[in-house]
Amino acid sequence: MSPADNPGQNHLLAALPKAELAHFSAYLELVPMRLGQMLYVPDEQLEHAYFPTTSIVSLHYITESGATAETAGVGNEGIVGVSLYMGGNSTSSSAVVQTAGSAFRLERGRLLQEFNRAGAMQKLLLRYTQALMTHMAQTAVCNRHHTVEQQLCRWLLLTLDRLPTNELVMTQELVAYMLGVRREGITEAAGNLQRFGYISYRRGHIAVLDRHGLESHSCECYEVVKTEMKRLLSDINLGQEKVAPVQKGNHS
Amino acid sequence: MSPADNPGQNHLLAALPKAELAHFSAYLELVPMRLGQMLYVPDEQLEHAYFPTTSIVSLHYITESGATAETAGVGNEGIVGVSLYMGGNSTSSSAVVQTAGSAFRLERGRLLQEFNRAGAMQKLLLRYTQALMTHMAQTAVCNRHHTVEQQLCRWLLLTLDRLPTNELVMTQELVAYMLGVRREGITEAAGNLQRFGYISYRRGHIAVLDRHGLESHSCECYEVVKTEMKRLLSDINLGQEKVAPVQKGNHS
DNA sequence: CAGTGAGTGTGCGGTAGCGAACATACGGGA
DNA sequence: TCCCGTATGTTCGCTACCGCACACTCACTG
Repeated sequence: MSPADNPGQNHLLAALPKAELAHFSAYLELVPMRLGQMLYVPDEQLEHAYFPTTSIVSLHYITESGATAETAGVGNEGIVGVSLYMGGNSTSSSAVVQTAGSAFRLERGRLLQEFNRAGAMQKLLLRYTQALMTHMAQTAVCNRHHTVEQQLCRWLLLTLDRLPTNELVMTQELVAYMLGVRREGITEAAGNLQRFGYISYRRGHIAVLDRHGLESHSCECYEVVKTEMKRLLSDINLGQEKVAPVQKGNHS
Repeated sequence: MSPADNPGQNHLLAALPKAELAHFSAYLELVPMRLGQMLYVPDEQLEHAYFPTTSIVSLHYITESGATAETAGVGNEGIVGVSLYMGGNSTSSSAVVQTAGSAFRLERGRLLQEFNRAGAMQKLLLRYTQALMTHMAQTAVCNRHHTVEQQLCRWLLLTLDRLPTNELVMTQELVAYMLGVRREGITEAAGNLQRFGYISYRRGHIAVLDRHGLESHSCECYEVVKTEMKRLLSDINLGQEKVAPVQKGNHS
């Protein structure tokens, strides 16, 4: 948790007009996100939504036989807990911290209150949800048609976009868990990518050296998800001035 | 298009309080849905939302190389055109009529007007969207981990739930297109299911004989999607009396 | 009621990914 | 600095699915 943590680090919060953010910024609680922490489990009532700043959260489903598959990831571009305002209050999937860091937490009631004002916050959250659906749909397609190597490229790129550095703290075992494939499959794919000079890794650390290389090696899915996220959240007209993207201290 | 077509055949419309439905029922336009008809194509502005009654619509993505994969299906339980009220107005996927029949069509503007009243319609549409996300997420998982035979069972069951009869008018080629697998794969799987006595088929027609058989042969994904859809849309408290589920003629 | 085209059955080699077992070596902690 | 746990590398047989090719046959059309 860096001392510079502030709501502006989360793109959704940053996109809000200052006046709207002020409605609830006092209730935003900065919390540490520990690697492996379960934010919610299937069918359990959610009590908080999370706006990641430096952390990344993986949404995934665990089958009866114990197999896993990530359906989407959430970083500083989004919010964890969509079902709070969509009305379900729970989902059939789990949310687990994939990259340690921080997030701002907001109580269910406060979130709903702000959502129901039908202002910029609502507009923004619905747009984000639409982007998340695109992500999920593309994951389905990718799982059907693309190789593990292509999927690894996609996943690395999506993760990288949410981090300030070019290095992921992540074992191959964990990556395999996310993608829902064997660890050996990741070892092989990562070995190839390293041979190409796109990445370099040592125990538990993966550094991206050649972004363009990864992009050219990835399937189209990365580009589709990224483009759609940008389209939905950048062209948005929320009315007024926004909170500065970087700012010292937080509003509480 | 049967003479008995009425808004109550669509579960979303049926769940609305009469007073709310009256706001826009005059603008609901009953339209025929022809097999193969494209309701929308990627990145194109949508002008209408569709509430299927007897038709089924498949949401799918077509890759650069021409491969396809269904991400979710929509029948009389839902609405086609979620991105209208979510704010994007378009998606990266296509929507195509998988089973011919009818649907009620509503203009973009009218839908938004009703959505923005922040009444039962909004609540209902958001809940449905949440259910649709579950469907997409489960499709992603299913594509990763389950066999073609299991997926065929899931798909048959989900389709059957939206039809009044136990017979699908559908070639194996088309099913393969939906699931994003080879036609031969469907031939083999369908042959097995027929041998088990679960289904019987002749050119372009598939009849389900033993629902429980299919369920036991399917992966868990069917049950997850169905249960979540039920949870999200049945427990919902919309306030007032609802439109009768079956009713003669429509409100226009 | 014959002809034909679309829908279905089947077989082939090839490959990606699985599951299991085991070898190797890095690198943080004592 | 050594040690050991954990991360990574490698192999093997196996299976599901792919892509292609081609045979068969049902059910509409004329």
